[in-house]
Amino acid sequence: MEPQQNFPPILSQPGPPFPILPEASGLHFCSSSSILGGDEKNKGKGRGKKESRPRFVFQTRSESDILDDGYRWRKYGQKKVKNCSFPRSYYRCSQLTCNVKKQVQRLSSDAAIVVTTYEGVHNHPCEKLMETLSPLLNQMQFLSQF
DNA sequence: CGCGTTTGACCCGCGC
DNA sequence: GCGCGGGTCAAACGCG
Repeated sequence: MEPQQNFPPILSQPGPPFPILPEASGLHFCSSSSILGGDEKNKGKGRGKKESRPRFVFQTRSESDILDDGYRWRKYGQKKVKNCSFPRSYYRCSQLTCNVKKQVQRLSSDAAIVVTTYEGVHNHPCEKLMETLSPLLNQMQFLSQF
């Protein structure tokens, strides 16, 4: 049972910056319109986002569920899905201004594969990313002088 | 002392 | 109308 086996070449949405995966070998990008047929159409009452958010899935081969992509994530839930023998974790961006959600789940067939589903866009700079890239940018600028 | 994780309960939509 | 499944909240605890 493969929910999404169609891998588009690349995402062309100006949404969120793609997370930097330190040591992810093979990762695949999925379109944002496949899973979860009913988007946020009309929740009715309660907290619900009416704005459509881009959704994209990363499939990484990692031993750990926690992939540090430069942002700080706060776990807000963990549920066991019927189809999977592994629980699914729900994360949210720590930034209050940032309504990005992320859910991590492991494939039941391959425990080595971690599926990370991002939802929403970051509307705040990523400090850690800048921190990581700063020396690199510096070097690039320095080299570009020649 | 602040924040992130944990865990159970609650809620809501959908299928039967 | 009820049951199931999935998603989110919220209180407490633990750690840095």
